[in-house]
Amino acid sequence: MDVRKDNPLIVQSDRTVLLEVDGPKYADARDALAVFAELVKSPEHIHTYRITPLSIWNAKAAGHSAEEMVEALTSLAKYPVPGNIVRDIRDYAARYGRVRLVREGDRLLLESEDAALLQEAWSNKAVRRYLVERLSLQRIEVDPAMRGHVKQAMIRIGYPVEDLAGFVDGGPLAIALAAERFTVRRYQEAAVDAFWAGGSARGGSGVVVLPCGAGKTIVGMGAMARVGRKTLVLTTNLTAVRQWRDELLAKCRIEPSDIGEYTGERKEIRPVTLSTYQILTYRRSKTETFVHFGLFSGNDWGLIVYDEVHLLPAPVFRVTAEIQATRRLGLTATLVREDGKEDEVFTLIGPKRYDVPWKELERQGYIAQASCTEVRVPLLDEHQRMRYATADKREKFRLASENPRKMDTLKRLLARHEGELVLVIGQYLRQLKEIARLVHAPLITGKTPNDERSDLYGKFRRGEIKVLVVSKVGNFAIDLPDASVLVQVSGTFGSRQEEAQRLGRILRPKSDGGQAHFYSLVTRDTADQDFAQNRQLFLTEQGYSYRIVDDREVEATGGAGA
DNA sequence: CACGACGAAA
DNA sequence: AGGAGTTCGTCGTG
Repeated sequence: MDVRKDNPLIVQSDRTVLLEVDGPKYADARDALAVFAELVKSPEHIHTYRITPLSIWNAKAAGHSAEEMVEALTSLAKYPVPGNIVRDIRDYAARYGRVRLVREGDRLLLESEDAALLQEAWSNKAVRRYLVERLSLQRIEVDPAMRGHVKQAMIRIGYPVEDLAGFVDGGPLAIALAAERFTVRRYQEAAVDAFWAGGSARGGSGVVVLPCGAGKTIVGMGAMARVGRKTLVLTTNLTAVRQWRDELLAKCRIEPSDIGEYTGERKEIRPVTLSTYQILTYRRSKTETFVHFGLFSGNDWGLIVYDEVHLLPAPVFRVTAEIQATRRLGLTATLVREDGKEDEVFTLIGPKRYDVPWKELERQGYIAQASCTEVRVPLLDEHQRMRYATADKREKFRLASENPRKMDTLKRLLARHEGELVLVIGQYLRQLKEIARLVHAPLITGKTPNDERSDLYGKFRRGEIKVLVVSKVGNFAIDLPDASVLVQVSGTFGSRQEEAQRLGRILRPKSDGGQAHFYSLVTRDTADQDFAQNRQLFLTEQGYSYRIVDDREVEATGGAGA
């Protein structure tokens, strides 16, 4: 057997790929895999990836060929790549584009050169509901109102439809990027190009993936300027609505009166309307319909921007299925959803059109270098261990998360980074209150009134406060100031997004070019440790490696330990 | 009418 | 699996 010992990959016939971490070709292999595989496990020495149909389709849609993927595997594999893997990659990659949705006059057609495949669609009950007439071996007429539904049904039987049916124009919008006021970065420009590429039929729907702080808003505004049509921007919260407004006014030439806000407070509809997912999913009671869905369909939008598309709630998917003739741009830092609805994003918003790895932006100096350290802390004492042993699963997680011994480690970390701006972030209020009391730092939770929050943010920004303790508000508060050190004392289940979001807090380039430090405090040999592993997956995929240290190694002064 | 407090929802 | 946070609309108060 042909064996190339110094290669880092082992490709297995069950579509998993093992990657050896301790070798010179690790980084190359990791970056190559990031294109079309998903990291599922990342212990110290060998990482496990999985090749999925969706990961291949997203790669294909973003412009990577099957041969490129196969070549990456064969050139980096230790042993010969199993034949079925090569076949699977070619087969799956070829599937995307084999069935297309096209428009002919006012009719919508599903077409393919593969008559057998169309036959399969025709005879499948779930797909057939949306089909009108079998026109020929290669063409089936589709109910135009069911454009989204037919795509959802098709991807469920394993065939992603390439949607070339085009878009409605939408009402006019006068907007241009004010290039004299700021510089559009190259990757931002490239992201807009990728969204728009392929002409009026293909260009105009899809997802752009960029790290936190990489300026996704600018990509959105670039797309709005390119399309030049009435735009609905959907965001996760009111602060984001305000931020979009501020950014639009600062970086675009646009009439301020052309920007409207459709929220709980105001119900304006203007050529650019900023709104939240919340208001769209609002209904008075469980049985009632969604009161504000009219915002979607009742206006001639030429573009809908989905900010943080990985958080898009299920009802918004449903209504999005109804407006497939409207151009759609999804913006996100990560395509992973903890609910596994990635294929809905692919189908209803669009495939991934563009992404930049975090490490690439680091190399270009747009984000700071960061060291990630997982500090393993033992349970306090015999009494604690007994309680842990007898607790049920969810109590176990809480006990481990709130391990009082973390306090001690935290104090040493704070001493170590004295003078730097430190955020302490966690999930349990009881734990955070205790921390705030012991280290004499202010605490911000959901209950903290807005003016008090901005007051504390201001003091922190000016350096009058060095340490700020924040609850989950820190996950989404986009106005939370940057810091150079973040200590995570507890986190949600195994949320990869949350970990990424939190690291993003310290990635703004430092004025002295210095490093950022991310610490995650984890109770050894407990549920806490297992969840921590899952949380780290996304960032490991992006090229971050976690140093694992024992809490006794953390010293209060610089040097050894971290 | 502006506001704050409150409960429901996802 | 559950805790915490957010948003919305309503209702009461000044």
